[in-house]
Amino acid sequence: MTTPARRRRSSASTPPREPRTLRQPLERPAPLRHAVFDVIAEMIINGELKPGEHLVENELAAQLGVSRQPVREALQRLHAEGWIDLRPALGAFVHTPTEDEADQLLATRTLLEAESARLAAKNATPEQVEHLYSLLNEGDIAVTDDDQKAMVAANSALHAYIVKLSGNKVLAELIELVDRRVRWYYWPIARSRGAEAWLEHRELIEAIEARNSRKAGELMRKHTERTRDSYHARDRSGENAQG
Amino acid sequence: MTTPARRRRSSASTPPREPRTLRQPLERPAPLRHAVFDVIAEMIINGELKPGEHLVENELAAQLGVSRQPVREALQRLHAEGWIDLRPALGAFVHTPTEDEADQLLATRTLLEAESARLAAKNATPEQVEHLYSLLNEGDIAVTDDDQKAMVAANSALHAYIVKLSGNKVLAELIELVDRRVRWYYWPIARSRGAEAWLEHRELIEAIEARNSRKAGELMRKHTERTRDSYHARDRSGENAQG
DNA sequence: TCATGGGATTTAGCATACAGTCGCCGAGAT
DNA sequence: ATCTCGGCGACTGTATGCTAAATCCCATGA
Repeated sequence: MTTPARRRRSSASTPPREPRTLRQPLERPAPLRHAVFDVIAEMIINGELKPGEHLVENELAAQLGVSRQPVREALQRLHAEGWIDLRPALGAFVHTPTEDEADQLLATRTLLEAESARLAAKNATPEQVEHLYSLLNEGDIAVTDDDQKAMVAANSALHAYIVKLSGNKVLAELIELVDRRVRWYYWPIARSRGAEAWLEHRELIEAIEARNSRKAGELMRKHTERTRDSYHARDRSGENAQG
Repeated sequence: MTTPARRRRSSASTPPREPRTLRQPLERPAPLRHAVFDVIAEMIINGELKPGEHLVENELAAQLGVSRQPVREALQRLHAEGWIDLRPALGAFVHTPTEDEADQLLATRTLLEAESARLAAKNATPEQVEHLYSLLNEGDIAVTDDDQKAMVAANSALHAYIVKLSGNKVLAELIELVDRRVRWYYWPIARSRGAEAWLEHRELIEAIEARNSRKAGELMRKHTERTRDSYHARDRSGENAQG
């Protein structure tokens, strides 16, 4: 295998000239597969593509104005992240979440989020706590305005920031994976849970501010656990509400 | 999008005939990309491909006797699972794990494995416990034979089975993801840890047998935590042992 | 009326071809 | 001698063509 791997031309002898203004690693042309991935994932989340539906490569490619190649690569990633099932020789089908799976997903999320909160409480600096409160404010505003979309966004932002504070990137990746799918299942009941959830958030942030990792983890656990409960409650009540 | 999705031909009127012996969804011809994925992952794990090395699609394709297409699809999945980094317009590079990342990976693994043990203790039937002991035996044999390969295999098998007993498939997927990479980093120190690890396993299984979920989780936590310690110990001692 | 078999259609899987981009390297200028 | 610029080679990103398999539909027979 070729290994160019950044062969420095003059070994350790060129400190004088700094690259002009190149702090960012320079934006690379985003491959089509990324855009395709995002579009399809979005279509799945918002219900445009329904569980069990067959994704035909040709149609997607035509619809998006690209060739099949980037579509296929996007499908690979969608499969790896659990959005679709890839049946050999048959193609891609939107994953159909079972009752058990949804529950397991929520249980796993609880575990991961609680850990992230615990770690966040250990590491958070005052400035970071400050930012947490500002995020909390944004959510409060969304709640008083009854702005669904903003509420979901604020929720994501707050959780994402707490995860970031945990300082564990591996954990962060897993949570992103799990949360995105949770949001998919959870979507229909976002409304009912939105308001009360924010009160719980405040308490959680206070625990983080107080560096009380044990309490923070526990609060987060209860917080996500309640989400799980409301999912199940919804489940039983609206079992056959939709055809 | 076409939605065949199993259009029943005679609506709700054919209960008598059961599909004969079709419990398994029928073995489909495994796509090349799977084989390619396995091969490359294996090459990374066993060190044939070194961190930072540039994976050239053409070379891989030629080497494996396939075209670039299945290789690219395999690379997508390798990227999604954290084995390689994909830099736009530059290609695929074997991921270089940092010190922090390894630690975070091990910490996350501890969290996940402990949970799986806790759940396993809640669910395990006597027959399943029986199987755990048989797995433990296989490992004991490998230890007394000082058979490295068998030890690693037995270790994987035991942990995998405990995960399975947890009944949480989402958790199982995440653990598979994390464990595989842990094994990659952990590979060099498998020997030093092998023997003592099995004693810990016995105690763990006894806890599961006793349905003591709290103790099982705690034992697993300590078990994986010790692995983490030995990783760090090795780290400090052999920092510059290899060029 | 139902089961069975064959053929046409659809579609995934794989291979190949083309084009754009990046990085290297040498020639010429300063 | 050092720096700059333009050409060249290599490799990725994307598109297209081909093949084989699976499904569906319809005709045929019990």
